[in-house]
Amino acid sequence: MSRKLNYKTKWRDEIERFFQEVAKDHVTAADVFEYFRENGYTIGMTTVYRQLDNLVSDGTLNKYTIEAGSPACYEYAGHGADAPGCSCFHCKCEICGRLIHLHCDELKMIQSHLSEHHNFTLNPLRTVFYGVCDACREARV
Amino acid sequence: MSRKLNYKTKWRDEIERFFQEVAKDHVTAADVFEYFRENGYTIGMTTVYRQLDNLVSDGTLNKYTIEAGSPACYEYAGHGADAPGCSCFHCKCEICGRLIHLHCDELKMIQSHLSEHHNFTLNPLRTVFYGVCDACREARV
DNA sequence: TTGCGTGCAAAGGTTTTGCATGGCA
DNA sequence: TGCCATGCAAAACCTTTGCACGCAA
Repeated sequence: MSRKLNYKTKWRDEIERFFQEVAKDHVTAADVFEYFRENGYTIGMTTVYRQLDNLVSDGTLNKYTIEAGSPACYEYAGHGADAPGCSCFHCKCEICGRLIHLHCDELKMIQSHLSEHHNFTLNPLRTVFYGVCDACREARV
Repeated sequence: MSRKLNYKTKWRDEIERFFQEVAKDHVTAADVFEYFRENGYTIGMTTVYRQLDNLVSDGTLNKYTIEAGSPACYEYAGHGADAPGCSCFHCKCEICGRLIHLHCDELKMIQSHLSEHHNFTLNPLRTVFYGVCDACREARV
């Protein structure tokens, strides 16, 4: 397990602070880039991607693949105990595109079931449920 | 609901046949393209994408987003009763990349739970579970 | 001093769009 | 006839890589 050492630099701190204090739930690399550019900082897209990768490796951020061809989304996970998104499942509406957060302990039974019966360790931080949300289901009747 | 009429053309039939008779579980647009090119046909990437879209709209194929930046995967779903993939869940190992098919009725409780408690109609054909498969879990100890 | 971090430019891979031509209904 | 399908080329889009320079340890 030779994990690369990540230096503690300006951008690492700034991006982590952005996720802690400023960012809404789901943020793309482009969002991060624009935020700093609009506030007068000169940051490169390359740096954004590389630091996001670092923060994901750390466990500081979670990365979600919402849709192929669409940008990846990142979310603050915190360090250990203060992690707000640790038990959070995500539902994506295929019709309106809305992304719903589910903080539901019952869904953890999915993890248990997959683990016990299928030897599969589910990663809820990367798994997105696709379907139709309540509003769109009613509208479609 | 003004769905576009899809003509019944050579490529529509050929691609559907390919999925029925030739294709393995998961196929990318590039796979389809290469198959026909290697067999001496002149097909365009554009046509592949457009017909795949049509077939997905029909419900003939299912489309999976395995990973952002990677090509989307398609799978034959069949028409109505003879649909082989209808109750099929997918697990993707984050380490080795293996894609696992689960034909498990117990997992349908997830759908019930989401539907009853969260007003969310899960689409198992588009949802991919991320995690770690048995082989990789053991190897990582 | 060493080696990662940074920014720019360029490349890579997937998917979409414009346009003229051809085929289905 | 009218509209969709097709193929090529080009563009759009997200992400990664090469390179030279700067900065942390």
